[in-house]
Order: sequence, then structure tokens, then C-alpha cells
Amino acid sequence: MAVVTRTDVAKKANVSPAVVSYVINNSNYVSKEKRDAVLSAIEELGYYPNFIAKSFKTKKTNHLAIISDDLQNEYFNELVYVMEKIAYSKGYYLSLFSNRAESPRLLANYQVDGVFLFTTKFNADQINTLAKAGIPTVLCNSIEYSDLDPRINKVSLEFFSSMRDMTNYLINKGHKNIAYLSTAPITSENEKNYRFQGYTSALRDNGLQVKMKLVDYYKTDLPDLISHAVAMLKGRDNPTAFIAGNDSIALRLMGCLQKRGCKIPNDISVIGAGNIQLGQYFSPALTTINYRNSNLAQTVINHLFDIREGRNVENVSLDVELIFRESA
Amino acid sequence: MAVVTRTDVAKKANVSPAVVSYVINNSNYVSKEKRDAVLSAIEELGYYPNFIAKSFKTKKTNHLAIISDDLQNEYFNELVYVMEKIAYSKGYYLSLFSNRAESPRLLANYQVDGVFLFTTKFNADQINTLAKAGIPTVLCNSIEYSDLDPRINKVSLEFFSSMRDMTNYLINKGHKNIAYLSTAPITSENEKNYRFQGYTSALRDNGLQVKMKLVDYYKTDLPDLISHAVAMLKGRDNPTAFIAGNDSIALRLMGCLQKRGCKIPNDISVIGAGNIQLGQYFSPALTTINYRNSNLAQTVINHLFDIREGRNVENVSLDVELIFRESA
DNA sequence: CTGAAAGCGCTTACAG
DNA sequence: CTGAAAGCGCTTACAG
Repeated sequence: MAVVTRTDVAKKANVSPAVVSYVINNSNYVSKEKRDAVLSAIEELGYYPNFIAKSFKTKKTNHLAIISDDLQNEYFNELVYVMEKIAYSKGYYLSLFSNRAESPRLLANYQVDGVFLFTTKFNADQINTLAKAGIPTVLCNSIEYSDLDPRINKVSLEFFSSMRDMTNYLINKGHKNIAYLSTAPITSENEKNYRFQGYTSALRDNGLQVKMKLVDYYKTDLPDLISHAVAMLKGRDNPTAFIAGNDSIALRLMGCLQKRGCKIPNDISVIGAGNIQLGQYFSPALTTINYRNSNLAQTVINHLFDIREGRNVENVSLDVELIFRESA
Repeated sequence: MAVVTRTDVAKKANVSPAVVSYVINNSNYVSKEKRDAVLSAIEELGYYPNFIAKSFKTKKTNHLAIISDDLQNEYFNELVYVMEKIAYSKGYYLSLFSNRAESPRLLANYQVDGVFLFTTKFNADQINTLAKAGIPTVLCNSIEYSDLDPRINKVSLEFFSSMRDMTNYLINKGHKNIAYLSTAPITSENEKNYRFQGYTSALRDNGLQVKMKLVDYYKTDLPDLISHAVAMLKGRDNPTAFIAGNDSIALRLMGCLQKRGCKIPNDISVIGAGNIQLGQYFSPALTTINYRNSNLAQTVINHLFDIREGRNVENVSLDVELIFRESA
């Protein structure tokens, strides 16, 4: 059970251990003769390099991590898919973490080469932990922070304008009571949340009032939010349209409404965000926002690498695409 | 930018580096006095241990990996969710890998503490790579291998009986032409695939013929399989029911059929597998098989740990639950 | 109860 | 072109 080590290969090939490293990493010229000897020793011994030892020495783990608010979110799943593909093509692997308070500290311990924060639940202090630990970090959410470490890079999506445009779209169709189902916490109308501000700003531009009873957010879990949403239908000022912070919410809500006999979009309109694949297979097909995952993932990974290599990286806001289908 | 190291903490606290390790790992008695000195030095310096150095020394990475055929599969997403939760509770983190040919070798390099193979696309040689590298490995799929290394542990689901029972259910409803959409490759009727055998065996038990033109599998991607399935409707012997290898297939197929005016289940019945959340929000709600993810994930992780600690681990087949809803 | 010291498997200047 | 050697940051017998 003794694991084959570089030294074993060196012995067998009659070279020094350094030479083994040279051929594996192609980091130094080695005569064809010795190279072949090393290669066949590796083959015979079934040697594979200990990457942890290498990481330890080089301080590079080739490990990228994502922290997510909800690993069950179908949109997140699709984003991870492209992230993994791109990461792999660059020689990195991808790990998944929930938004637990200790996750940033843990990732610092693990010496990850980069983390992508896809969460709205951390405060600036928690996020800054990563910056202080020298971990390249990209943050994507619709929250405005006042005290973020400048080393934290923000890759935003056009949260404000896309939400404003979708809300306007509904208003133009005659909707007056438009409910808003957020993924991020919303404690007051003045919450610094670009997405929510897009919604309120469209309302105000059209002389409509923001009714906080038509606003709810992800407090405990999805089913809870959905049942709150359904409950809105019973009150006065009951909504004729819902805008959801993501497709997971929107599709579940649509399902529940249909089960209660609601016709969509005739009785009630529903709009999602994220453009998950299954949205187009529902009847009616979901109207939503395409966040262009390949572009997002590519940008995030580029930024992570740029930060790591000391290049200057600007915050950006990526274009999105409104997709009008049948649900609104 | 000099990273704070254990030695720095030791100096500041006026103890030896060993003592710092003792208090961090609680691995040795340390006087309250020195312990406090270490703790406050850690605090002041903002020290966090280098986990890679520790891994290197202890040969334990706390890293669990999953290899999947399709990271986009919604079922897989839900399984990952529970895997991560359980892994975290045991102090492990989880990474995701596609079923690339080099993945097993890569994971051996990375010295992962365990890998969960959730793929039908590897042959025994590729799987055995992990066993030879001494990596605890659990495999879950419906394939029968003849030459698997005995160190590879199999955690199966009741693939055969669940597929047989679902097929019987359709037959009892009067269906004669039942199409089968597999995730695993099917090259012939005799393919050693428990799930497929469940299907063919139910057919035969009822005096029905297995028609290979009603059988297809995931060759390039999902849309491709879906369009092949839809095309079956045009031939002679056109199916009145579909059984899919997972819910991702089933739901997409349902959506496509509905778009073409098909009523489900009146015109065509559809059955999935995996019981993903969105299946119950579709209209009609999806009839499917619940693989009881918590049980599966827990079992896999237990086995992985048992293997690592040298305990004897048996292959098992886990109970599943048939869920009859509206789509069939 | 604490510390000096060996060693984990690599990489990488450096000398020859 | 190749090798001896230092060192990465830890853990862990072992001695005292």
C-alpha cells in the first residue's frame, strides 16, 4: 500500500528527483534519454504526482469555490455547469459551499485560488474576510454595500434596469397591483437593492404606489415564500401579476396558482429571472430574464485570474436579455 | 502581504510552534495560561491555519468529489444539495467533476478522500483507476460490470424492480407501445442495464414485444434525445407512453408534447425518475420514482468513510418509492 | 505540560 | 544538461 513517490521514480530511472519534476512539469530541458527513462518509470510504477505536495510548495491549489444562498436553485445549477466547464478548461476544479457564516474563513484555510460569491446573505464584514486573507473574490448580487473592501470585485448583472423594464412591461399591460418576490432580504422600501429599486422606480415613474404588503422575500425556504405569495391573492389590493427574483420561485408559484384554477397569464401574470431551461417547457412558457450564463461565468473566472495575477480589475455590470414568452 | 504563519503565532505567544498546533487541534494538553496566549496571538495576528500544509502532512484533504454525466441534470442538482449538507456536517467539502476520461486520474492527483461516481459512461478500467490509487469510491448506476475492482463499492437504487413496476403500471392501463428513454447507453436488447432489464422484463412477462425503435438513449445531449422521442410518434407502432430515465428528460418531453397539442395523460403518458421538485409543479404533475436523496447521500458518504477507515463495506441496493401523480 | 526535531513530497534557484 | 539542497507550514512521536 506504500504510495509511489517521485523518489521511487527517480531511483528506477536512475536520475535525481529534480529531473522527474522537470519532465512532469516540462520546466527544464532534459535529455531525450533521461526523459524516456523517467516516462517509462512513471508508467511502470503507476506513479501519479501528489498534487497536495505541489500545492503546498507552489501556493496554488487550482481550486475555485462558489458560495451560494441556495444550492437547490435551478438557476444556480445551470450557472455551475458553465463555471465547471470553463474552470476545467483552465486547469481548475470547482467546489460548492452554502452561505454559512464560517464559509469564508473555511475557504481561506483551504487556500482556494478564487471564490465566487453568489449570495445576498453576507454582510460586508463576512465578505471582507476573504479579501483580508488575500483570496481573489468576485461578488455577484443586487445589494449595494457601503463598506466593501476594494479588493472585492463586483460583477453585476443589469439588475436595476432589467427589473424596471419588466415592471414597466406589466404596467403597460394594465397591471396596477404587481407583487414582488425577492430572493434578497427586503426590510424596507429604502433597502439598497438594485433589483428592488428597479421595481419601485418603475412603479413611481408611472404614478403607482409601492405597497409593501405586495412585497415578500425568501425568509426560511421556498415553499414558505410561495405560500406567502399565494396568500397575497386573498387580501385587498390583490395582485394581478408577480415578479419573482428567480425562475425557481416563478415556476413553483405558477404551478400552485394553476392548481388552484388560475389561468396564466389571463388571470395572473408571472415573470421570473434566470431563464432556466425548464421555464420554456412549462405551459405557459415563462417570461424571464436571461443572465447569459456563459458570459457571466467567463467574466467571473477571468476576473478571478486577473486578481490573482495582480492585474487591475474593474467592477462591471453585464448586459442581460429580457425574454418575453407566454406567462406575462 | 507576508502571510501569517504558525511560527509567527508561536513567537508572539512565547511558545513553541508545536504548542500552537496543540491548541488549534486540541490534540495535547496545554496550560490555560499558554492556551490563552496562543488564542490571543491568533486573534491579533489574524492567523488562520494553512489547511494545505496540514493535508500534506496528514494525508487527509477533507475533499469529496462527485463525477456526474450531466451537471445540468436537475436531479443531480438536488442530490448535490443533500450531499453538500451532509459532507459539511462531517467537516468535508464537495467538488464537482464532469465524466471526462481524465477525471479519475485527476482526482487521484488531488488526493481526494472519496469520490462518488454518478455516471454510466465509464468502463471498468476507468473506474478501477480510482481503486488502484487507493481512493475510496462509491459507484451508483444501473450498469452491470463484469470486471470491477472489488474495492469499488456499489450503492444501487432499486433500478430493476422500480422500472419493471412502472412498466407494469402502464401495461395495466392498456398501453402496448411503451417507449423507453434511457440516460445510459443501450446498444442492444441484451445490454446489462438493470433499469432497461426491468422494462424489457415487464414487457415480456405480459407477452409484449420489445421494440428497439421505441428505445433511445442520451447520445449527444438532451434536446437531441427529446427530438428523437418526439419523432417516434410519427412512425408505425407509435408509443402511447414514455418512460424516461430521469425527470429532466420527462419534463422536457412533456413540454414538447403539450406544445404540439398533445394532452397528457389522455393522449400520451409520461413517467420520469428522480422526483425533482419541479415535477410536481408541472401540469399535469409528473409520475416518477423517488430515489430518496437523503438516504442515498447519507449511505454514500458513510460508505466512503467506512472504506477510508478500512472497515468492510457491502454493496447495497436502496429502496425507492413510486410516486403516482397525474402524467401517467 | 512543553519543545526540539524529523519528515510529509514536492519546486526551484544555484552550482557545476 | 543534471543534481544536491533548502524550504514550503504543518503534525507528531519522543524526550525531558
